[in-house]
Amino acid sequence: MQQSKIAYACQYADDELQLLELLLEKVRYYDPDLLVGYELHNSSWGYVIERCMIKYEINLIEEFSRIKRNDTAAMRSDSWGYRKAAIFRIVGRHLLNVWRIMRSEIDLTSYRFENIAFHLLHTRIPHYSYQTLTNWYTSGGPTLKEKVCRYFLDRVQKNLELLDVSNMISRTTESARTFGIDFYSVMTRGSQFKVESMMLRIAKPENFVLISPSRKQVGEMSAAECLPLVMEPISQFYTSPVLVLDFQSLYPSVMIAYNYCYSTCLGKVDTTKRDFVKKDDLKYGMDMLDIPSDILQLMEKHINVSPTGLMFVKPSIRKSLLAKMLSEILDTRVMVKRTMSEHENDKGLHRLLDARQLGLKFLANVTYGYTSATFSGRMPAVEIADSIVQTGRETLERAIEVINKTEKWKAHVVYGDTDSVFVHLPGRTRDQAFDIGNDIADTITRMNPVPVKLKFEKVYHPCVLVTKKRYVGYKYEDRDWKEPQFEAKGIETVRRDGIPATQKMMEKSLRILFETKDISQVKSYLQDQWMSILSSRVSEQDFILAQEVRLGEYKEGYESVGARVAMESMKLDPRAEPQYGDRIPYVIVARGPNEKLRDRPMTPLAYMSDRYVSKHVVFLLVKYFLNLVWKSSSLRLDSEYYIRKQIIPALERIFNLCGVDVASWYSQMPRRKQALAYSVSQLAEYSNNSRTIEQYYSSRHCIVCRKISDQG
DNA sequence: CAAGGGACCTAA
DNA sequence: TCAGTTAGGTCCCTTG
Repeated sequence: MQQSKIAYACQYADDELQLLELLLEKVRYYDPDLLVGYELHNSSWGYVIERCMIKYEINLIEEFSRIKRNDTAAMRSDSWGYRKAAIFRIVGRHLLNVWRIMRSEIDLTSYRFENIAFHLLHTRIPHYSYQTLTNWYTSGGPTLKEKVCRYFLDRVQKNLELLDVSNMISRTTESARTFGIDFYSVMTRGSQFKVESMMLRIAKPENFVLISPSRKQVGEMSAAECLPLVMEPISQFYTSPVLVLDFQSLYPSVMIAYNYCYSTCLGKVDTTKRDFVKKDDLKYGMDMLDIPSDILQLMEKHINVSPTGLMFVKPSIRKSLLAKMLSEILDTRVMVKRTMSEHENDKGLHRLLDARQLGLKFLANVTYGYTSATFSGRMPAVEIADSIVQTGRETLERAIEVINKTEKWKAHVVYGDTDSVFVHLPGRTRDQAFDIGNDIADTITRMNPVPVKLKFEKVYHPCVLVTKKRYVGYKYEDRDWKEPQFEAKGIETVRRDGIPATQKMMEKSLRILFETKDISQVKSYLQDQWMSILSSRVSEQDFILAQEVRLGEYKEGYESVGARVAMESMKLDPRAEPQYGDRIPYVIVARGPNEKLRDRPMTPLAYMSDRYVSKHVVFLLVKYFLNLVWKSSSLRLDSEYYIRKQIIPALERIFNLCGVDVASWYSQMPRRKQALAYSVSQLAEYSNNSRTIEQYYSSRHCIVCRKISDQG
């Protein structure tokens, strides 16, 4: 669409009431299925609805509805909607809460509209406070008034673009088709609902009925006893290739291969006597399972016994419901993926098929979860879940043993988690590694029943295994790869509870380590960076922390720092209440020596406006003179905190494995130099006005329009 | 100062 | 009324 060329048909309203009537008229005229807003409670539709209710006592929820009802309460308190969707519903139309959709789509440190737009649409858009917009609209000239309109128009348009690029609508409709449920349920209901819907379709033709235990019965079920295998990694810096192999869809494969299902279970076997154990051990899901011995005798040749001692009939007697469903899902997925590769050029079709295969993948993955959902489950069966986990565990353990024991590979398993193995090949080249990797994958796959398959995923060369679930390396997926890809799991570079500075410094120093294997280069890089931080030659944006906040879920006195920041802001403006699950940014400022951390956060905006008082250089000069007097009261980021508590510990966890002490690198930095660096920065800040003004310019210029902005 | 609990976030 | 799971690492704060 050519946005700039769109001619908007304008209609004018004399007053607010008329404007609202126009809005209502539009909704009725176009009769949309979806009403979209970036944030539905405090702004957009929610705001209009609330405003209309309070000022004119018109219930817009009812007016927007496709069906007239008499009993609609205006805004019910609805904690489920508050957490999952919208706190109000409009009959006949779906409300899309864009930020909440995006929150579940992509991992970002902030879900402000501008940030989402930047990451998905790759454009920078400005943000103006309501105060500024109001000023422009009420006391500005026609140009400013137009600017306000265009500002909002642009945002409305961008909301739709966000839905478009994320492919959200078509993915949701495709999932609805795949699962056999309606559009809104795909977005708001959990995975159990989806599994059930799919399962019922297959159960019906076989005349199966799903049992529905009560909450109480579910609560009385036994607890799970089996755990997946998580190896303690051999933590070190590996300069030789490390192979990564994992079992593809391990749990679904196990369910298919061994016919594990509600419909095929024959109860527990006494492993010593191959006979029934006592009755109180026959607990099976919510019920007891007691198959008469004579029937069992008949079946003897057709039974698989799981590692936990549960008996299941073989597929030759009855193919399990779950296996049918899962093999259908996996086969269809393979088919869809093949069709996808045949239609690379048809972008629309390609996207649609991709959406379909993602839906199938999702379903395959959550089916195991359904059997083990003991907290909120509607039909869990711990015994089956345990069988799956234990079989998976033993499959992995067998693989590890074979890999370690096969002489020709001279391989050593150094880590494994649930369904993956990391194999160290000391002294081998990357090329050799690819040969061995393929050989291992084939060998292990042949050892296991169809469709269990060990897939050779990638080679890390080099890499660092830090702890369980935390590792990082240069990845090669194919022997032809000329350049590796930096890949990290679990460490600070992929976490959102630290600061961007840590992420950047860690990635950079790891890259230096991987490329040069020279610790001294890492050292000088880090000392450089620390010096920059101490002398404030860094962007303050890299020091913003952010946390997800769920007000109303905290124990008294245990509010997280983010929650405290949010609560402070709410004291000034009740409408600043964060949405449930929104991420709250803050910075840590230097205060007195014994101030607790949780008493030192500030919102970035408050921090910035304290530092940069006004938008005119003249005022800045005034501020400069004031600073001569009040210098000590000026805020500054707590560099010591950031370096000692955020940056160094993260680096230490990795580089201590290489035998160095990162903390000492920092304390080794000449103190005098440190002090000097600091005082130079103070000097620059307070007594060299050209530098201060330059600073002001660099951070105050609006990135979009190049004009000085009045926002932080 | 160590231990333990709460809160966050991630891997699988 | 609406709800997949467990394992694991880390930080901060309180308590003994």
